Amino acid sequence: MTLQKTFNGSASISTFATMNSLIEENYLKSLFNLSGKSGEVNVNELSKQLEIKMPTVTSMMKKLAKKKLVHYESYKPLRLTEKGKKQAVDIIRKHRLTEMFLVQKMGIGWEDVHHIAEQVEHIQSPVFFEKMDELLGYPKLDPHGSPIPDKNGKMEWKHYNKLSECKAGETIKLAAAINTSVEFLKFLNSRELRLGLKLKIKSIEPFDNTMIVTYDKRLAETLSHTVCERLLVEKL
Amino acid sequence: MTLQKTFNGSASISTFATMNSLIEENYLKSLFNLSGKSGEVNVNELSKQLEIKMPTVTSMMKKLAKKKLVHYESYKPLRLTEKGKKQAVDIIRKHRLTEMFLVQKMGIGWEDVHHIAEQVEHIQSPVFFEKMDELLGYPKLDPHGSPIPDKNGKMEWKHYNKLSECKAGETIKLAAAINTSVEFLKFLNSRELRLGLKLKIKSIEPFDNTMIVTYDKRLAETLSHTVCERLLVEKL
DNA sequence: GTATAAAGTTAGATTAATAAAACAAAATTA
DNA sequence: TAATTTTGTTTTATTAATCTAACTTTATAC
Repeated sequence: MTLQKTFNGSASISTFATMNSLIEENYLKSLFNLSGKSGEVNVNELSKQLEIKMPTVTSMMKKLAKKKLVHYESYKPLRLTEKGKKQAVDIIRKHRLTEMFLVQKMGIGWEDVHHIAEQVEHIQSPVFFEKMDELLGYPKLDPHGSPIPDKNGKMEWKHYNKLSECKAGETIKLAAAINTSVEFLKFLNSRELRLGLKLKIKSIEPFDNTMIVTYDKRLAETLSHTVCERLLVEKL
Repeated sequence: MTLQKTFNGSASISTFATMNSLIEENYLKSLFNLSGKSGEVNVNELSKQLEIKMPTVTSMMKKLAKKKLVHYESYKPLRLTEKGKKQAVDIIRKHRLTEMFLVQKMGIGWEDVHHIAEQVEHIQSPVFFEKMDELLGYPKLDPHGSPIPDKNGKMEWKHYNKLSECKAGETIKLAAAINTSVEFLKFLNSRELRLGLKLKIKSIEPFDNTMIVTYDKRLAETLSHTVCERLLVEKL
């Protein structure tokens, strides 16, 4: 138990030994998001992701290494420790739960929730997020189809295919959107493309890989390769 | 329009010229809360409220003065400018709306919401708070009986009496709790004392001003002077 | 109306997060 | 494999928010 200040300056007792700064949390989150199968992340990648210069990243990695949150050795790739991974996953859990809550319980558009969740994810209050989880009925996926880790940090990534890798004639179901920028999500809205939607691939332009698809009452919608690269689907 | 970083480091366009730091926001909020009728606040008071030493406060006041958020003159009391007051009221609006949302829509106890609202109040997203307001049906009061400013910053303070100033024999309705610490609210919970509750003052101990009151099925509940000082009531 | 106390300011130091410049190691390419 | 580019680190500097110590102004008390 440590004594710490709340934001309004009144003293309060906290059971959290680790009051991570918002800044540290963002480093952890990016590290997690950049770790592929190997779990390795380069300083350069992280620097670009966070838009923070490499020397700053290096020094922060040393700091996080002291806290046993990352494995750091000069000139070697970065890796989160188990402790670091746990904290990162918790932030991602809070982010995705929030997105789901904003869409499902507050009626905010899926294109607007990321920006809000980026802020809410740093709130320190287990009760708050447990209540969200409960009210949502313990959802497994967020509004963009990404898995929500459970309280123990477990999350199931189903194996999806990129729409761009499907063939003409196939019928598929939209499962998730990758790299969910406001513009992309607004584009999907404008074509009434939503998760769970079934669509059929009528043809593929060999020249530029543009797809012609049908769904609902839309008989020939054109989707660029860029769009198809960003959509994950389930084959039916 | 200014270009700024979001918390995850991705660039985004913001329409807010003024991205106040959380720290500045806390100074503004405390300044507002400490301004009585005169609107004047001493550096010393502010320093104590925020648990920040006076020299730090002085230098922050100079900074806020440059931003036209406070009127500052050496050795004179501090006053918020209209601009500063507006920003402070907006933070208070966000705080109280959040408390109401947490209680009404998320089922979190009124003793737990302050701590969460202290964090949520700093979130930058008009949409988020407008949705809260709408879902709550544009409430005028928060769960502790404090008025919620509307979008234009207007708030109505009804005139309430302190319970401690009432006389034996009077029947009153609990209207608001002042200085809402977790301990105090838990105490109220333990006695089933809640806002809106009608109670009758049976007698007052002249020695220590303790009150004996009745309400619901409780026929003789004792309330210390300290408690009665912290409860605002409406006379019936 | 001095003397003392309280409140407020100034000056100097510290810490965290950042960047620029210079340097070192590793990877790529010719 | 030597030259070049890319990546990563070290050193030095800056900014924001904080503090302590020393000093000044205003308020209070005798």
